[in-house]
Amino acid sequence: MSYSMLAVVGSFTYPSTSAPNPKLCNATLRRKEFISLLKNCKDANQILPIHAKIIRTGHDQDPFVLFQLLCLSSTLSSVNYASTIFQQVRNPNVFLYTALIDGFVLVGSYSDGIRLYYQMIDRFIVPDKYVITSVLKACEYRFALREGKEVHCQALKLGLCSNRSITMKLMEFYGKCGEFDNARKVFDKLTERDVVASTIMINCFLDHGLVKQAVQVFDRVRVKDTVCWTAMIDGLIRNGEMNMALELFREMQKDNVKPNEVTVVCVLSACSQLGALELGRWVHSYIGKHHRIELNHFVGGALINMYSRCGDIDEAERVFAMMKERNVITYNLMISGLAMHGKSIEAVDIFRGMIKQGILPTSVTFVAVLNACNHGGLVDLGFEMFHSMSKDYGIPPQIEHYGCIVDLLGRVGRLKEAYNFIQNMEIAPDHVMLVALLSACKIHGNLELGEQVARILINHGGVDSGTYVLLSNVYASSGKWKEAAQIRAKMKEGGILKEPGCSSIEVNNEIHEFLLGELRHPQKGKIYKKLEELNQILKAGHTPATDVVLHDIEDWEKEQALAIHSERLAICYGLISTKPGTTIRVVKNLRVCDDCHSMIKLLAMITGRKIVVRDRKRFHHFENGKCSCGDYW
DNA sequence: GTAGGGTTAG
Repeated sequence: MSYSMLAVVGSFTYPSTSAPNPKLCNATLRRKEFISLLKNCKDANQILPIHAKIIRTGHDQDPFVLFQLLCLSSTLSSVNYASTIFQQVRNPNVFLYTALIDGFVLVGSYSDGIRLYYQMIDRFIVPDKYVITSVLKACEYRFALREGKEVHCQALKLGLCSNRSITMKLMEFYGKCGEFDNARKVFDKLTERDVVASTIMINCFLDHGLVKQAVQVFDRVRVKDTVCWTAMIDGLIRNGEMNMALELFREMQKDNVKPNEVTVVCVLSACSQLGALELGRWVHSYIGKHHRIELNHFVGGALINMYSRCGDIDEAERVFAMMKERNVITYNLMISGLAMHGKSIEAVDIFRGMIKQGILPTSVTFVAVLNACNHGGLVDLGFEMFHSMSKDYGIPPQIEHYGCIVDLLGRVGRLKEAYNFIQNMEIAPDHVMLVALLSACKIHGNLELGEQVARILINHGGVDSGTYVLLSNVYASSGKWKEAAQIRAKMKEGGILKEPGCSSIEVNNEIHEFLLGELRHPQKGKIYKKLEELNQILKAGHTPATDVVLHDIEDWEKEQALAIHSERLAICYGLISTKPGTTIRVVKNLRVCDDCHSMIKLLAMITGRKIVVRDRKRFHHFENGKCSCGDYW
């Protein structure tokens, strides 16, 4: 036993809470007993006493015992501890190398894993299939193409390339590095191109947006299992192909393949992005009926997210209350959900409850809490939270947190303070923050500061279409048509296209999409009729806020252009296709304009309907002529 | 005598 080894043990405090294991008192513990002790160990606190005993009984160079010790300490405790143990081993074999490389991969120290592999090669230790797959994993995550190719060559020389695990990892490695030809070559060489290999190949393509190629491989799989279907559905969702993903989910069931926990989490994610509440509810009831899918962190979190983002915040809260175990992500999702819906006090209460439970917040938690303060105009509390994050939790504020404060001050009209806050920040402002301030300037009618911010924004470069539109609108709203036109010209010059407004509504399990000024719906006639009818009723009590459109055209023309904002079409379709009294839920890709906002308030009053609109930033609950955002968004 | 195929929420 070496002194340095004792130093390693000595650097860890003996946990007073864990009772001494009586087995350890037996001085004649043998290797097998050590191994089974290590294998059954579930608590990091138990590693240290076991390790101490291993050293005392002279088993500290036993490769079999060391292997278990390395595996355990890198998964339960820390890879640094495992690494220090490894350094004390006089002749580490391939097993020990594999265990430590795995440990490095687990914590994301991929380069260390690769370096360790090369050290092993330098010591003339012959790699086996296990260490090859481990180092390939490290190469894959590190995008270390050159090293991975070298490992591939070594595997070929050693005759290991017929091994299935290696070929699978090779495909994953080449796929992640974007070398589809190489991935494909490995795939094509397989004698058995089964569902597992195909799933990996499908993932390779979907990781890089190659949907067509993925579908081709998917279609050729004869017997698709749950994982294969799920990988395909998840990949489509990651590539923005929501409807295709949901279609596949239906097909999967027709094919009698049972969704598992992962499948429902993926499908719920699609629902939340689309605002497909009905389907989301169906998935929820499916989970309720099929007890093999439990309401764990993943499923619970996905449900909370889905209900929040589909506009049913009450149901999100019910799911949250039902969950037996919640982690920090569960809390983060619930807090952001409540914030999105303007339920600021409730969000802060959840945050406080989380702290009481002893769950440590992350930087994401603070973004959510600060957002909640924003939507409720809780300035003092917002500042309190902002200061608390670094003071009490050691989390340094990032650009998003600074942005929340700017938003917070902007909302209540403290524009100068917001501007000073930006100037005194330790980091450079990003364009999200400047846009937030510009938007506040527009809402509070401070054109002077608005122009100042606009100049900074333009000089900043990298401005997107939304910002240009906002800039142009700031000018247009004060009648400065020339400046507005200049912005539009700049937009054209830079080849920046205005992102087309798009709203969707779910009716009878189907998502109906409406684009700005374009109606290609089978019920087109009826929708226009409803639109006209409502326009007539509204005319009496509502003068359109025509300053929000880009063009300096005649008023009546402006009215026409406004009349067909996509959310209006979606709402009209909702009105004609659902029973009276049904809540109408619309999802929009951009932010709602002033005019539509005030029009929907009236519409909700006249029709006696609740109208819920999710825009790019938050939720608007329209009821009885009022909106939950308090007219600030 | 040491050890895995693919899918998971902010």
